[in-house]
Amino acid sequence: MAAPTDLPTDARPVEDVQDDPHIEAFGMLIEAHNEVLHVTQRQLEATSDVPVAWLGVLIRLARSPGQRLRMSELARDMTMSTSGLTRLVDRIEAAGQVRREACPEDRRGFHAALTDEGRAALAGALPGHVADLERTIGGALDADELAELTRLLRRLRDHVRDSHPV
Amino acid sequence: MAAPTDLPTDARPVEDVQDDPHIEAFGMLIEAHNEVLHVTQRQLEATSDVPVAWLGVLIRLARSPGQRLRMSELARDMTMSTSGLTRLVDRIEAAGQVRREACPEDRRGFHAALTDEGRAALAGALPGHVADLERTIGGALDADELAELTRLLRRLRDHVRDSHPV
DNA sequence: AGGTATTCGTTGCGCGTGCAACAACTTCCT
DNA sequence: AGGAAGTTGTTGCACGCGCAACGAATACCT
Repeated sequence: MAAPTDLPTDARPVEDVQDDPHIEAFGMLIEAHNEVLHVTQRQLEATSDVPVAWLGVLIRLARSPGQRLRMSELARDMTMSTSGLTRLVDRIEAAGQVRREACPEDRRGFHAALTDEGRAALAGALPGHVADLERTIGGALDADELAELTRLLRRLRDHVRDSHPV
Repeated sequence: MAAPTDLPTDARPVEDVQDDPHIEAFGMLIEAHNEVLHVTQRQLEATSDVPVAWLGVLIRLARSPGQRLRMSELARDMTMSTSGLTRLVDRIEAAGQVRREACPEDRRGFHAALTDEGRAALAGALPGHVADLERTIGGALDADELAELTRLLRRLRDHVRDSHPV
């Protein structure tokens, strides 16, 4: 009686695979991601009017040399399609927090550049966001576990990235 | 010269927070999730016609007693809204892989129940999916790391869940 | 040089999702 | 019993994203 059901035994073979460690890890990755993202989203829109996705863009720009990034590079960093990023930057630009600037050495390309308004928005939203994450993530994991989690996720991400080049 | 930029120093304070370990972990969670999900999606639709989300539903139903689950419970397990789940089940039901059944002891409720066709679809898609995940995830992490990742993610998920009850 | 292939960013389109509002039903309270 | 409050699942609506196709510019190749 491996499984307590009252169903025909030819429905059983699937069950052998269901608790495969990879399936389990995959599920946890999705569930943890959704859970964390949803509450973070909510918390953030309670204390600020900057959506999480915008914050992702602003943070990446802020930490880049010249506080600007090529559109395509930003898309890769954000793990999203270039078309998705185009609209995202459209919205942030409409809010004045980012500016598109022609790329000097490649006339096809554009830089997304942080504006003063963007820096202000970031400075206004970031502390609250960090505090939220400290409660949400830091409340579940101690410093060592957090570091280990980050290491494993980065490893996973990198492996997928270079075994499936764009 | 903590940061190699040529910008006014009043843009600096943000940088102090940007490499906060929680921000970093949050970023990795999102990036690893997107990366893994996207390639898995692609691989799956190459060898099967079952979308990943469907597989999530089928797997959860298959491992549940009676191979059926209340809609609301399924929504919670899937980390999605009940309205999102309604449409998702609509689609899977239209494909004949799931059947809605009235709930005997609560006339508001419904069970989503796996059909034979659903079991067949699952049996057809699961082996390939597991093989994909073995290459994608197993290629990046050994068995111990995988177990540790799963443990940390589950912990994170659970903490978020019960510190933010529905 | 000149043509082909590739890359960059944008657009039309469709799809899947969450939110708010709703009707049907249950639970609780007095 | 009977009414208020909560729960369950569905719908209208809008939003954000990916895919495919496109024009523009660059890289390659002979």
